[in-house]
Amino acid sequence: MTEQERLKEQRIKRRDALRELGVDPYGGRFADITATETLRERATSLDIEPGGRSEVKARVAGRIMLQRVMGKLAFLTVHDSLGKLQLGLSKADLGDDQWKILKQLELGDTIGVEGVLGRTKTAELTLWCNKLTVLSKAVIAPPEKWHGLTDVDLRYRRRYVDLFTNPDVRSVFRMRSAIIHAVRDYLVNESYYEVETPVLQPIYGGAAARPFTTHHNTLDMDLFLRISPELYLKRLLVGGMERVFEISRNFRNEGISTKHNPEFTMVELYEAYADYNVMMERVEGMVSAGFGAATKDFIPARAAAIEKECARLTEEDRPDDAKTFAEENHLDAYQEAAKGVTAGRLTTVYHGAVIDFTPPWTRSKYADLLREHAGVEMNDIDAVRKKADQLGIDHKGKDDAVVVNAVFEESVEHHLVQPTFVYDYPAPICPLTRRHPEDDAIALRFEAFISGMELGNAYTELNDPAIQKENFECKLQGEGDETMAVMDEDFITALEYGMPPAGGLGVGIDRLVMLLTDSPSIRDVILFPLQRPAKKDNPHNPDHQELSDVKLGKDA
RNA sequence: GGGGGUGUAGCUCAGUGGUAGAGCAACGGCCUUUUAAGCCGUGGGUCCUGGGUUCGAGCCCCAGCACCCUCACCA
Repeated sequence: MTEQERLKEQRIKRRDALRELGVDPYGGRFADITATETLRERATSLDIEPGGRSEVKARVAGRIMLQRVMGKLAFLTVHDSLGKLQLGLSKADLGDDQWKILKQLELGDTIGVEGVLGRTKTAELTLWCNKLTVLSKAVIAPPEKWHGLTDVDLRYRRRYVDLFTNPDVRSVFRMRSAIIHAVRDYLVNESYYEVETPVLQPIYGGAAARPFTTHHNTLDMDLFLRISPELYLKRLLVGGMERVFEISRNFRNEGISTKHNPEFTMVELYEAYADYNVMMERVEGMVSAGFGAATKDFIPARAAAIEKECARLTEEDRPDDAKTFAEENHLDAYQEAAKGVTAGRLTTVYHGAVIDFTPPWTRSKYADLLREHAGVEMNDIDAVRKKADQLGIDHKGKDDAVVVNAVFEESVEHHLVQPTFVYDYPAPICPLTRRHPEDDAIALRFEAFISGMELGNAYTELNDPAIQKENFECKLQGEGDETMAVMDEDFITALEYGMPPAGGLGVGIDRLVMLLTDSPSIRDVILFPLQRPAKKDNPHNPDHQELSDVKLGKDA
């Protein structure tokens, strides 16, 4: 028996011991509970003396995360959704029967208690309990109490453990929820309808990416998981739904990185009678809403938390550690951002840099940025190709516009740290975008960049069916085998019925959450990022097969 | 796919070619005001996997697997 199995055995014995005491180790409804955060607020007005108890009764439920037992008195620290609270349990208060139950409890168990609020000698807020209910017995021990779960692989594979041991992780996902709600509220307030369009699509389009393929058995039909909802949402514009948005899970069969997950969330919206300038305001509006819902409070709290830890280290006579901690956690940046927030600005920290989201964001022409950072004129293709050579970009046999954009990505994007709208892209790489009225080589498209990362992409939408058809038929060299230019006859038919002029926009929700929560990787803001299954859990893994065969052989 | 890194007890991590280590958790004991509780004692290992070098490998070499970082594709 391994150590792991032995530890589990011990816990199972305690679970069974609870049953022998007539206690259901998996509990049931536990009503009328108060959140520990609420109790903490209430206690501030109670003015309880150290060592004293109030008359205030409360019921609390949570997971035991710390435990200090001294003979006939125990202190347990339980965590609930937002906070934590110390519970005081004595044999005298509980009585012999309940004390026996307490003796079977350990770290990781979830309990409900009833008691009165008080403070210990050291003034720690404590719920002195007279009743104890077991709500869920943990038969696997939680991770080490000080460091929590830090193994990145395990954190993603067992996100549930990550969540209950690391409050900061819970906080990021609460912020994610708040940001999505704020984005939705903003759009609904602007008279947008929220819609849902197909995830399973017979023709994929709306972006340049390789799709996942699947099959419907009854119709005997191959289908693609959507890479974008764009072409369906535009059909709704034809249908007279003038302002629509979808919070869309998209699937792209591409590489995985700190900025890419094969399934990701995008908010995509279309507004009739608008153009890409209106879409810039929509980006500012959505980001401002998300900032207000999450980051506004996060920044000063984080600054204060870093300061507190530095003060603690300094007090422990470890000034060097305090200095290192401050640097690693970008204390200066957080303090500056917190000042900005106090002054009413939308300032945050990302990768150690202070980012200011306060609208209006900088608006820069694609061609101007190319001139500034690459030193070439966009329409001087010889100069652009020469620059590509300098940058080590392989551009042989590739279309001019593709090379221009490769040079742009290589030489410009990483300079765009503060929120910037880059507008007026080379037309050939924008098949779904309306052309500039005065220059056919330019498309009315912008991308929003922050911290060198593309956050969103928007167009004044192309609504001329003839040009759209041409664009579908024209294939650029150098864009890879799969491009967004996959012919969709029905979409052309829709445009032929007449689509109003419109602005359209997609904003990457995961990346927005990364920026608003200072998360370095997209996996930090996706609850269950895609991972290869652990070997022992994966029935398709050849090694697993071998193991099974060996086992069968033994048994036979 | 290329390059770099990591993989040792349930968790967090040390480990110098020669008997496998610490802290936390667990188990036994003491303990009614603890704050990562403390004190005394005990148990716990496929050192990622498979080869190789060596008298001897956690450590050196080769191959593989998983994860992280990075580059490429992509948003």
